[in-house]
Amino acid sequence: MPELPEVETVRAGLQRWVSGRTIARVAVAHPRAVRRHVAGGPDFAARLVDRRVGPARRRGKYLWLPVGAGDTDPSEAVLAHLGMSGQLLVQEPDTPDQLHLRVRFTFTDAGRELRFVDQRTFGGLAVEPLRAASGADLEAEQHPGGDPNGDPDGERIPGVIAHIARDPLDPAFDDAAFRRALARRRTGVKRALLDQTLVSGIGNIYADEALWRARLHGARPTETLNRPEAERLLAGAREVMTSALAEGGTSFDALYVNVNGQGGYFERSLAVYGRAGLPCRRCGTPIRRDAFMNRSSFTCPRCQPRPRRARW
DNA sequence: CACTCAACCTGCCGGC
DNA sequence: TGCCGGCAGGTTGAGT
Repeated sequence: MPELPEVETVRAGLQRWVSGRTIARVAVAHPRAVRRHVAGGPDFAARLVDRRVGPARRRGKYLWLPVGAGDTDPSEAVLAHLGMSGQLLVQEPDTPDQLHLRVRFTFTDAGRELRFVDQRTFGGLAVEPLRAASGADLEAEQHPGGDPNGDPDGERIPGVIAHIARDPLDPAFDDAAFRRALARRRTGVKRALLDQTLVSGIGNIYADEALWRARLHGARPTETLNRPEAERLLAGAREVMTSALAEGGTSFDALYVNVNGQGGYFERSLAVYGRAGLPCRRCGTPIRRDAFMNRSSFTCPRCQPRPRRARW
């Protein structure tokens, strides 16, 4: 469900309400929510007791909370992915349990709990070791102030998400490398935008919105994009995600919420997504919906002409 | 190696 | 009212 703006909104909430606190107890209510934690639910819960939570971090749509013991530097983290319907909520202990409450964290200060609630259980949590920065990350560290999440200790990310690319709002994102990757690919532009190993944080909503802003059709073969077109695409993605972030993300229903249970307001700013039949905000032509990879794609047929050699 | 697509879940909505 | 198909913001891993 959530894409970069929604996940980043949640990350900021975790930073504010959870970082710096010490975990007292963890209760796993549904094993599927921790299926990625290979050692199982009891181990997941046991190894978090008495651990202090560090700064909330994010890579693409993944979130993690480093957890340390005593004064030692955190060597592992609670890694979270919200999937399609996951929520991380900070709530008073006397709040009634949600129907789809999967994991509950209580803290030594006896204050608000952290709850992982997930209707469809595509999301999940795991305790994962933090790995030292990769080559690409080391390159980024040579530029002071280039760390997107403000961690002064440099990049350490969970090894299991090392394949996830940086997102377009990350100062260390390499535009030229992204353009070269597009040129090498033999797929459609929208597929490439959704490929989290090429560029992260973009999902079905913001892919369509970025393409509309760039006046490009998602079925364009990636290698046919010229440099201005590729730059427009990145600019479009950055603009739409920055705007959405400022509005607290997109909420079609009560499924996407921040840690305080509130939805964002970006839905009303969407140009194409979910607007089939409604007029294009630029030219008035009715927006068109097409089936794409068992989901939907929304385009303006006039602003985004379908290529002769379509790839999707 | 590059690429595609079914599968993993629950709930809601519209049509019959 | 109820049943059924279609659809929903994502990722992985098996298969081509």
